[in-house]
Amino acid sequence: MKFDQVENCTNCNKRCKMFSLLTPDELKTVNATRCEVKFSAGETIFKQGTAANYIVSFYEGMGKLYIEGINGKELIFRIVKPTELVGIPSAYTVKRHHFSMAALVDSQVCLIDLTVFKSIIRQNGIFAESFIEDFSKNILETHEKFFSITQKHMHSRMAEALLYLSKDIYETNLFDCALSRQELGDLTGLTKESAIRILKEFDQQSIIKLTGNRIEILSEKSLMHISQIG
Amino acid sequence: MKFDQVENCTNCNKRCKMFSLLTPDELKTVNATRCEVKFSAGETIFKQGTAANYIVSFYEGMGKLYIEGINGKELIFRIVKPTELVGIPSAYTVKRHHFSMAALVDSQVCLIDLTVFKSIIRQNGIFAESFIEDFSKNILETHEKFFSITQKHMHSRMAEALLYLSKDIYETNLFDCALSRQELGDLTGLTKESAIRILKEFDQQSIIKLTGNRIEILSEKSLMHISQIG
DNA sequence: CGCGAGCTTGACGTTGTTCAACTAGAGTGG
DNA sequence: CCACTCTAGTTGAACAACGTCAAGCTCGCG
Repeated sequence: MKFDQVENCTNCNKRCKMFSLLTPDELKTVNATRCEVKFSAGETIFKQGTAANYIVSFYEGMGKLYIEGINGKELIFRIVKPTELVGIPSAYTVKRHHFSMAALVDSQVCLIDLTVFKSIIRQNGIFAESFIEDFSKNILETHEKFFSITQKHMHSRMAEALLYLSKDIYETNLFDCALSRQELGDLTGLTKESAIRILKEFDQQSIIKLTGNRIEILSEKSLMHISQIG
Repeated sequence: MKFDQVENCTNCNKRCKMFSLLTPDELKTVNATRCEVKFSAGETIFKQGTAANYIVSFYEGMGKLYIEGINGKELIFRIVKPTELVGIPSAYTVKRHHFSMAALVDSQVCLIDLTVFKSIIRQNGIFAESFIEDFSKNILETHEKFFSITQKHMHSRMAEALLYLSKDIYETNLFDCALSRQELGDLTGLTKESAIRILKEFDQQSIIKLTGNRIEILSEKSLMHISQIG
């Protein structure tokens, strides 16, 4: 973690798109209280249960949002990539984070003071609307993920997760997966053993090609089929 | 379903609390386009996949929000009771409902035109803020429910559901449950058979008392314990 | 009286977890 | 440079949790 103010919000090209809806004055206010922070791979960005005093503007790297369960189990419900605002629902309720965030690779974020953010939501309706849109989109995605984990079988879930990583996150068929086998399990609601077994099966069936953490999707079609049949 | 305009938004005592943050003019706009509708127990209020042109202000009765799965399975992720605004995330994204809503008992709602609602969000910051707060609260509750279904075992989930019904929904230890056994299964991510078996076990252990659809919580403490151990 | 929907029960099978053992690679200190 | 440890990954066998299927039950209703 290190401090390193390189930009000014007014002309920042790493900010979330919706910040372009702010007035110069509002951007100045944001700029005055914001705080740039770097996180190394593995570091916790915020922790479930702690006070939520900031909105996280995630602008470089990759992160995971996860719920920490009773017996040490984690459930990853979202992979975050640039650019995205994180931490809202907690901020607007009890002010305690209901989930944790950690960096999957070296990442950079901008912490925006919650009071400032809220006052801007109140005064700038267009921004509020855009924010709600974004928020809604994330929620529906999260719903779908949860639904899949509760209703589908192992193979479907893993297929879905692989498609998610390939299409939404890495946007390519061949990627070095930043998630460990354990984390792939956390993402699909499986144990790491089950995750490993299914990946191996997919590899043997030439649906994917596994080389350590490098994953190549060979047959997107098969994955889509598997993910749909439940 | 029948139309029956009994109130005017300005002095309506059944409206969601946050509507008191609107100006008289805004309330007039809402009033001009709203539409009161009654639904009988079992009726669908809106259906997954259909266009979302309204925000639902639920002001009487009880409803369920559920996702319809591939093989006819349903997952109930929230019970709605007065008063609550429903249908937002879908409204703000693809304009298609991502889940369905149905009445569990005879219910009444007010349909608010989406365009009107959005324009009010844009112009009234305090309302937008209050709305986001409410929204956030619901999301966190939904997260917790999903988490529980993905990570906990049958008994824990059922215990949790019973506590949810008793404390959050009916707010009493003795209630006539509007949900069928099948729906209790849908709420806990179990088959109706499993739901029945566990309810019976709880009954035999004198943790609850079952009389048809009437449920009495005898030992809240036991339920809390069961729900926590996973 | 008979019909049908929801409820209940038991036997059985599958899915996915648990546990334990083993491997490979990366860092660490002597 | 070689043990040593530590973590992540891998594998197989045993087991539990939960779903499926099929049958019978109950109760309200025409």
